[in-house]
Amino acid sequence: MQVASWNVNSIRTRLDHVTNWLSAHPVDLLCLQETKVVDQDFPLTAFEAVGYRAYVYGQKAYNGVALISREPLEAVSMGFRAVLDAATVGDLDDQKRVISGRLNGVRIVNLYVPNGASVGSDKYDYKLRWLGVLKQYLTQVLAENAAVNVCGDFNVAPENKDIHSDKNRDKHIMSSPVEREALRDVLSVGLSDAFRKFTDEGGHYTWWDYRSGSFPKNLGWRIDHHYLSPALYERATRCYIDAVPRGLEKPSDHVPIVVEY
DNA sequence: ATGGCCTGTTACACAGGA
Repeated sequence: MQVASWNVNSIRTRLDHVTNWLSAHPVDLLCLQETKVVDQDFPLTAFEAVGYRAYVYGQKAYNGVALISREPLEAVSMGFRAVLDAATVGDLDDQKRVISGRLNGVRIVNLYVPNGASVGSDKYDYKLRWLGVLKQYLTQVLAENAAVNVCGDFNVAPENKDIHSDKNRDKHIMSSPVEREALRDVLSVGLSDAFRKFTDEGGHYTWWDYRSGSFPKNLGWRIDHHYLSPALYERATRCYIDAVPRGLEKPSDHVPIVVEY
């Protein structure tokens, strides 16, 4: 089984890129982030035309996640509230960033972690608070499912080798020590990085800034991830980044990352 | 480089991204 994750930065703007990619890479499930569209306007029929159905959880203009599957998913759920009580979730489901479903016995959780703007900002505090609730959510998910694949745009580069040379990394959003520690704390519930099972060296990225011609210079960041529960991590046979779509006309600034198990 | 560029908004500059 193959599962892909891709922050598309507007599904309507990127529709041809995504459907063409699915035709060339017929994965079982594609997890989308930053769809930026309300559910009633999601382009369902374009995915049906290439053999997929869509489960969507969107909002106007910002955020939004979706599961694009060839076969029907079981037990699809939206938001933290599907697992946690209302007092714990608070206002965090106002932004549509969490969707989950089960396929072939694997519980897949698709996330769009808040960006955080800049270190020390209100949005940074929101990101840390969101990651704290995510840990509680995943603790529950792992207690109820043996095979779990948590994927998406985490907006954190875990290690220095996941970033091109950047002398301000300790003060930079996505690489500051506090948010890296917050991510490690989330993963301590029992999740491992599928990409690092197969590839040790740096220089492999999933996001390149639109500005300054960063893609041709490979000045990127590895911020999109597949994290696996122990049983699934043992089973995993491959994890790769497909950087090709970043070189197309009007690309997303992120590219797909695929895991196979 | 509080720079560079992209997307959506009842837009005509702004918020948000990362």
